[in-house]
Amino acid sequence: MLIATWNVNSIRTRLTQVKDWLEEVKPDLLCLQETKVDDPFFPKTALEENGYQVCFHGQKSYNGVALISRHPLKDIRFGLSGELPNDSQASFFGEQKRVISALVKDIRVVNLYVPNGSALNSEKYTYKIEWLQCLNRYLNAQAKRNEPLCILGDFNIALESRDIHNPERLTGGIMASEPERKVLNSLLGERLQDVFRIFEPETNHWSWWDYRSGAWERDKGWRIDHIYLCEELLRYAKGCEIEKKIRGNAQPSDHAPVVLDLNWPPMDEEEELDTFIQ
DNA sequence: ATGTCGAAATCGTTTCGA
Repeated sequence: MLIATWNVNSIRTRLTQVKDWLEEVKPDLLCLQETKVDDPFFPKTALEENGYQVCFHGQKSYNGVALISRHPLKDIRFGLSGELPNDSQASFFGEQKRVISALVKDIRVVNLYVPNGSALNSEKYTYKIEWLQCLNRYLNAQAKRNEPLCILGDFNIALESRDIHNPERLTGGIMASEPERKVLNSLLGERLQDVFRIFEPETNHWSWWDYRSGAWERDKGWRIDHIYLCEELLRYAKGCEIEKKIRGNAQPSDHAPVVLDLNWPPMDEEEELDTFIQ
């Protein structure tokens, strides 16, 4: 089972690229961020033509998330208040459309577009920190459901030096500052692990390259798009890769897709043995 | 080197966010 995340920076502008990529890779689930479109204008039919069902939670110009799935999407939830009902803080953060979640093959998938924060001295940075604290409460509430959990998306945070091309210069700045790293690490806790790092310990693996300053041509990127798995799911992970070549498309998004290969639903022992023998 | 994108309004150029 392939589960992917991709910040497309406008679904309408990237529609052909998304459809081509679905055709090429055939992921079971594609989680999109920055769709930048109000729900009535989401290109639903165009994606259904590829054999997918879709659900989305968007707004004009900014933000917006969507799930594109070959399997039934069950118990779809929108925003942080989807898990924290009648919660004024969650409702406040729900004004920006950044969270959509569903059960896919019994996995609770939570697709996130974490606020960028703009700059350390910006009100948007405060918003980012408080949004993450609210996400922490959301995940605490979610934990009570006892569903196998996968949270993924554009986190707008590089957690470690190996996740940025120039840690000496960039550490401490936006997307690499101590407070945002601390709050993300704290909400992940012991319950969620960055599956990419199970397979790839080295630096120089990026998921985002700024449009500016020739960042792509010079390979000056950041790894800010993440897939986190709960302990129960982690043992079924077969691989996790960044589709770097997609950033090289004509008129690309500034992000590349990240794809998790999960052996799910788990094979029984007999099947596993058969596969091993082959 | 805040150098480029995408979207919307202030509309055919400027602004905001990233």
